[in-house]
Amino acid sequence: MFNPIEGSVNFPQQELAVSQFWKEHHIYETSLEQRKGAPSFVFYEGPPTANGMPHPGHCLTRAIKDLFPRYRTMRGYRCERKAGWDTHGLPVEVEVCKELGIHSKEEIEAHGIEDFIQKCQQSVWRYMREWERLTERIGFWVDLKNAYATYHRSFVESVWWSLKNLFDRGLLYQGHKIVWWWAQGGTALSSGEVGLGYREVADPSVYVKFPLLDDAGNVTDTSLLVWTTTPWTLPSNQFAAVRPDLEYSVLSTEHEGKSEKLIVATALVDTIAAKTKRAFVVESTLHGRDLWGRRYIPPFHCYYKLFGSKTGKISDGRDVSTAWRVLITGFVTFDTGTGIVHIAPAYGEDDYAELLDQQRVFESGEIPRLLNPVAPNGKFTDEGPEYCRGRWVKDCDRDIIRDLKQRGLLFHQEQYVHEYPFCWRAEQDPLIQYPRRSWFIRTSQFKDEMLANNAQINWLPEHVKTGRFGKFLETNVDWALSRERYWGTPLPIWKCEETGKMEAIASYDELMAKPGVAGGEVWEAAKKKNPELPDDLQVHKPYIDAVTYDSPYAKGARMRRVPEVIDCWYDSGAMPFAQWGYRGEPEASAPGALGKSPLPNPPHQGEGIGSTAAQNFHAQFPADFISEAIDQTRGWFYSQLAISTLLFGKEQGARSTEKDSSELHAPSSTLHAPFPHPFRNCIVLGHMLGEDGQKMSKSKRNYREPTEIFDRYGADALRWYFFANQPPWTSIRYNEQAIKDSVPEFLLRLWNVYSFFVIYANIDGFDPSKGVRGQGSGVRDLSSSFLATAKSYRPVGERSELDRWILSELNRTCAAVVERMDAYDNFGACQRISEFVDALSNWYVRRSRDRFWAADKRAVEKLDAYWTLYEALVTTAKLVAPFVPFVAETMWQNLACAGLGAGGWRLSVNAASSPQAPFPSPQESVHLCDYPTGDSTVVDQALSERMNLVRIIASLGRNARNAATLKVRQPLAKVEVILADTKHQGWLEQHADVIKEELNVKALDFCDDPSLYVEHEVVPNFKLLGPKLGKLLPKVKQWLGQQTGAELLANIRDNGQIDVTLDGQTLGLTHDEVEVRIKPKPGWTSANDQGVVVVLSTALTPELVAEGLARDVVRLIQDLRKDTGCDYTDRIEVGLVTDAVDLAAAITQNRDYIAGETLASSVVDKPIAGVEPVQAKLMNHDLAIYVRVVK
RNA sequence: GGGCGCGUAGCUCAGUUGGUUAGAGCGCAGCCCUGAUAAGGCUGAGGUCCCAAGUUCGAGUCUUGGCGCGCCCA
Repeated sequence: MFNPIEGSVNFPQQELAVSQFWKEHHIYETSLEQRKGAPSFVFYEGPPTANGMPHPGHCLTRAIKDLFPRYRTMRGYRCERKAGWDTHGLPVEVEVCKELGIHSKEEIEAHGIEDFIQKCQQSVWRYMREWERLTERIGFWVDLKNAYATYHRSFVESVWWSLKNLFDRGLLYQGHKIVWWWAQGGTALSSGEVGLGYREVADPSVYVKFPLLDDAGNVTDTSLLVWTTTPWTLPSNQFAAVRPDLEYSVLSTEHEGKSEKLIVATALVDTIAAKTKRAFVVESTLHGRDLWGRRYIPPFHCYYKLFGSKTGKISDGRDVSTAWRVLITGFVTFDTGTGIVHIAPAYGEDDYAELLDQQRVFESGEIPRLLNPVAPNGKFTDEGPEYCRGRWVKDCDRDIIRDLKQRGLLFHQEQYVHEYPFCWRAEQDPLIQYPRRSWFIRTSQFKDEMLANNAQINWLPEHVKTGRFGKFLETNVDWALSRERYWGTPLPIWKCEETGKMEAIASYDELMAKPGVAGGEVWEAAKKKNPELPDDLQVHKPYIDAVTYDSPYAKGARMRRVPEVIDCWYDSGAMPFAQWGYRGEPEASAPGALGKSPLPNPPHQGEGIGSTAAQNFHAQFPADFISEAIDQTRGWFYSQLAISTLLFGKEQGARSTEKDSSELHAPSSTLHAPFPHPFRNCIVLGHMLGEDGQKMSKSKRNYREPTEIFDRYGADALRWYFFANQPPWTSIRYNEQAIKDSVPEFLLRLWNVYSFFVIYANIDGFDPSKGVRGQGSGVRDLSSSFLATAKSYRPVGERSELDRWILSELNRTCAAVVERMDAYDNFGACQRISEFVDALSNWYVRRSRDRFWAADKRAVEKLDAYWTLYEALVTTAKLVAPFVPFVAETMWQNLACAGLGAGGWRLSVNAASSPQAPFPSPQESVHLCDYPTGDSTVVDQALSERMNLVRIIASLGRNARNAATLKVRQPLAKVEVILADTKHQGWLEQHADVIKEELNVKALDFCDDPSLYVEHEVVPNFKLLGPKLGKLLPKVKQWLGQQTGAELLANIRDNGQIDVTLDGQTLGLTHDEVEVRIKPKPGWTSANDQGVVVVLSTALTPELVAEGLARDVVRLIQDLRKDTGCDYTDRIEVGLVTDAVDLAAAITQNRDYIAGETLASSVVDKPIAGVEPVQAKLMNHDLAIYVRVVK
């Protein structure tokens, strides 16, 4: 007996029960245990940050991350799924600042770094509960207990190990970088963070004159006209740049009575004239290169006084001034401005690159230096104009403009609306570009290696490989690693306070072993004060900063840590090894691994998979599968690839070229992995947008909280919507309706079939476990071979065509799904599953209902139907398990566990260990089963085609009925079918019953003379004839169109080919080279599709009408049975009373039929005593119906 | 400004190496079925496949150029 199914299914509620069951019975753990020794399928969890609430977009990532591991596990792999959390970085600091009501670095330091860091550590788990709940609720199986976190000591030390490796190989160096600087916060923002904060703003846009000097150094009457939207950068102007190949014009113009001359790009003269409403006269033209080396007076004199006369010797021996000179560059554009660019190297990346170039040009004498009159807090220093000092740069724009105007240097001023970045967390703070000293990793040296590794990765969609990701690698620049912040992995470099020489440290123990080490007591004291302090903080600021030791480079000097922490993207990219705390230890079995003696297992290892970090790492690298959204291209996808390539690729013999980096040490050990690319397959997900097509945003409320979705529709509905509606890389709009729809479209349809089975199997006492005596493989999975040991199980070959067909479809589907899923195509797989469930529901069950209703419980046909549907459902449960794990489990528990007599979930577990069990119990969970891969011996391709044809014919017949407004209850005399291709006609003739029944017709004829109803049309088979005939093809098509179809067909029949004569050429078209189409002649109630035409005979005889009436009566009685609450099996007495002669006759003629259909023991033509009749109307005749249940 | 992607029915999306009649679901309209029933099914209307040019016997599909949108980067 199966557990009866409640009237209306509540998926969300059911899912909670399933979730509970998995937890209580440790199904995930068992699924791993069961695959002990099996080949690994390696999955990496890209660490999310738990300091924000998860939204539907995260559901997609978590769903797809679950799908493939679940699938692979069922396919026989062992798939560890170690969870992880990204915990470092600015967002965490910003959250804490908000909490503390502070903003800037000064304020953080005033607050106290120690307390700040402790708060950061606490804050990273703020939303962990929500994340874990979401993870569990959506059915993402992942080991949360042994999750790695990037702030854990073992993780940090593993990162240190890798950085020391890079440092020792000269791959880590210090340089300058123009960064997007958040002055109020005192920090640089990563490009990703900058991208988050672009906003449209109106900035002042000024056209400023730079008066040119002549060779003797005297001021001329001609000025360069330059344009800028950041007036505050003008005091640090160092050069003006033009493009060499472009034409510039010398213009003369009148202004306030004075005439002046200006130089601008010729292409922009009209635009500027229109903008400024000034009349220009072109005096002369010249090329940009003619302006090379011309000196000018800068708009501000702060530095001019100091350096205005400084010169140096360049390579050709000339003396040129170090600043305020015209340069030639390529990056000048002509869409805005004047074609002459103001260069302030301190405040622009391109500008700074220009300065570096200039510095290289000088061979002796003075060289250009970087002019920067702005302090890191964004305020002018004493080097700036007097009225600007101590003021925020953007606030000075107005005064600077006024000053320029007063001095006659301002030519024009307006507002300019453009996109400008603001701090993404402090939205009122504009960012500025600003020079900072920074640590870099020499990734650009490894470009080719990274590209080679990239080539090994299977990207989905494919275009990422050479597109977004490949292009990004090709333009690789060195990774700016350091951050001048607090909450991050400290850069493990200690610097000699005397000599400036540096060395990298790979672990805390190594540090503490240094000679003369001191400062460890700061941590000890903190720990003593608060024993609850997590030990992980020992390797963080400020404690680690306190640790110093004797310098090996200068006697008496101390080594102190540099202040920076690192980019948290490095943490995430180091996760393949850092999640295990791996620090270069060799793994005995790993070939080619070098290194020091193994270190003890670091803390936070938990009960991971292996016994040592090295074993774990070697066993779990590289990943077979990862998946994240497209925004991770430059994030986690890149950081993993870059780090793996530098660390595990071939030695590059890279040498430092930076002057200030320390001496080279012997490189520490590295693993030369055969696959230095860290992942083999990567599904790049599209972004999920809000319902309005905008980015999902809390304030816009354009999406629903995940928990609400789960409560309303369930996790399976959401998962199915993700997997089955589009390929995963499509960016989709959050579409609640579509999530809702996935319930009736798929889940409910499957559920109804399952529910149908359970209802009737219980009525008939169908018990699949009865008589089953299986042993050996496949028993626990309830494989076909196991089921076949049951007494009542007939070999598939002996069953009806319908049974054979659905089992063929089932196995065909399994094979196709496996093929798709192995190619990481969940969308294709879902389509196949959908089609199968549709076939099962709308054809197999529909066509089998009679057998399930048959009175004889032991009829072989009936048992065949049960066995067939049972096997189909059990297999489908396994098939859909990775996709919709909850409903699959519910089905399995009832069909396999309860149904096999074990009496429920818990009991089935006990049965497994009980030696008395007649056969080993079924798998405790569907997720412990092997995935069905399809049995090709059960697949019958021809049957599949034929059944498809039957379905088409039935559909066309209904269409024809529809067109003639003849309802299906009205029987018709015959239906005629005309086939374009008669291949399957013989088979169809033998299976006329199905069609007759579907269409409620008395006879099915295949038309002898199709020309009565249809016309044949012969068209070329373009695919075959295209390459063969080329330009002749359209003529052949035309010619065929002009012939009579019947004649052409006769030709083929008689000669095996059609002879075509065109342009004096004769061609023979074979049967394959043409396609015969048919279309119905006008005036027929018919329908056609795919080479089939169905014609219905619409003539009605009195007998047919009577039968139709009888069916109506049955219909009414059935309704009454339901209304009176009859049980499915109740017998009734029926009385039918009518004055209408026709109706009475129809009832009399069909009395047996009516009785049979309605389970009536008697049908009489008089009232039944004591029963209230129900009055009905049929074809305008009154009918009184009396129904009484027979007790 | 550059790179990448997208643009197909009212909406959300498919569309396999180019093959001549472009599909699904929802929505809308009409109908059917009735012991899976607070389900199910059928049919219909609805398309300039963003625009233009090119390649080809043949283009939703390939190429180029526009237009629009998104993402990433300047």
